[in-house]
Amino acid sequence: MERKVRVRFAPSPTGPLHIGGVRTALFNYLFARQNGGSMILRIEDTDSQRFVPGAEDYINESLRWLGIEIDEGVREGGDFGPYKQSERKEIYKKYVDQLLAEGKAYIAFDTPEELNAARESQPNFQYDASTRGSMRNSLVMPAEEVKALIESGAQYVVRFLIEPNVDVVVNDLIRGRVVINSSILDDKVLYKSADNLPTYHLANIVDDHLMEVSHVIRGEEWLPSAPLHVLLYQAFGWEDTMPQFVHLPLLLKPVGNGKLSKRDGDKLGFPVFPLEWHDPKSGETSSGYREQGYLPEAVVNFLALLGWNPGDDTEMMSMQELIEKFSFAHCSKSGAKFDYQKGIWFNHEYLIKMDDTDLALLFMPVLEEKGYGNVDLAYVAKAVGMVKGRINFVRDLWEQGDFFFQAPTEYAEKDVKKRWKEDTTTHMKELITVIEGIDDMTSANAEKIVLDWIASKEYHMGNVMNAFRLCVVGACRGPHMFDITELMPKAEVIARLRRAIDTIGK
RNA sequence: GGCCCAUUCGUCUAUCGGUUAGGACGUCAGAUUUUCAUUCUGAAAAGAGGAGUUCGACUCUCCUAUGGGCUACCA
Repeated sequence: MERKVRVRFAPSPTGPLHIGGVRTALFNYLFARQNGGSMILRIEDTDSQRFVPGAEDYINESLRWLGIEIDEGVREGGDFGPYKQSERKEIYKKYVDQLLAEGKAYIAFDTPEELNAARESQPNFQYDASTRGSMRNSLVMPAEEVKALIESGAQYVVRFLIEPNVDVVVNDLIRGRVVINSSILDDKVLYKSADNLPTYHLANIVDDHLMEVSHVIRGEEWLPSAPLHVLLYQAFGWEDTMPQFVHLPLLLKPVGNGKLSKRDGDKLGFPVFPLEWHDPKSGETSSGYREQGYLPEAVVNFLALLGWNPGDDTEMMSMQELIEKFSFAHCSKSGAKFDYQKGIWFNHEYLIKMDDTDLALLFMPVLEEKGYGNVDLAYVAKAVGMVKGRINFVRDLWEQGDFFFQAPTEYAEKDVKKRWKEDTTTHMKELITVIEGIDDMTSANAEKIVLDWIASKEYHMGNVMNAFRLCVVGACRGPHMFDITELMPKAEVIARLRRAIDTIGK
């Protein structure tokens, strides 16, 4: 009974990968890695109407950015290809024909208009055992007529024949045993006439079987069609190797009702897509986690905890730790409101943990943009190290530490009013002399000398120090004063004092 | 409307019959500080309602309510 673990993430290229889809991919990946199994990426492009160019590349790039590695797929190759459904047409055709030949499926000629009419005239119309007898299909029409219609080029679909009143059991690894009566299922279209391609349901079962998928891990929206899928496995005689089903709870809107959508991100100011996306049709741009300055590790950690927990209070986990701890037993059953505030917090935590030089490297593009792209990396690293505790995103580094790179051009009015007293100009002039006399600008040393000077003159320390800060930073903010002056060239500190005296103390 | 799934602090969640119902985010209050932050400490904050089962129910069963999903020739 021990099967090799093989899971698949099977998005359809109809647009950018939604963050909920990312979560599904992540859980698949964690489970695969934990069990030494394979992670398959299958492109489900059987909806030719909704196909969006660029979406497939987007999916690949998103997963790559997040560190979700694919073992088999369109790009990666593998022994079970092709991994794109539009390239598997003949395969599906063969299996549909098999079902047809065995009388487990039938041909239906009803047009969309006829179906709509039926739905309107009958409130709860469903194409099933109770209605199929009065529709236009191969079950009720003489064989010659069916043949003639097909030969004349009439459009038709293939429908799955579902026996009524059979209890279908779906064993879900998260939800347990779910029993659904087959009577509520309709005779699903297996093969579409519009684009001559199978529907999701058929392609999905055939591919999962042929690709030897052991666990189908997908969103809860698939739970209602799971019994149909079970019935399909039975129709093909594949019950013995039918995959285990796992339906993950959905990601819901942070506020209000319903599942998370693109609009929520726009409204509340957080991305719902991993990467920035430019819609080729509308020309619209949607923000992405990557471009907003999130670290992939933070996004992964945050997402993992939406609908799953390690069973204890641990929150900060690397991909490796997630792989080790993951289990369906600790997946929750109910939908999770998307707590983007916590996502921000995770980013904050990961930024703090990050090595200063690595962080500086991430900050360099911002510096370049501001015109300070040629600043020494070691200097940037030290500056970044001093302010990283107070940021949520890499870009915040600029507003927290801009003074490390450029002298203040103006001084915060409120702080000037509060801290620049009558004799401050005199104090600052004296301070210049004191600093000029310091040979070793190391934080502790400079602090001792300056503080001794303030004490000996019996000046008000708060006023002197804040004025000093005002001169160097431009406002009463920032890290420890003498850490700043240790990093900056002494001449620069003095220049800033002079300029401030000229500007404020005139 | 029909069917399915779910229901612990505002949010994410722990608890798998016996706990002062724990943690985290967010919020608020203190502390530290030469500034702004960070940080630290603390506080407020929950078992949807009703019946059962049981010595005992957040935990098991049923009903109701609420939330979510599905109900296409979309996935």
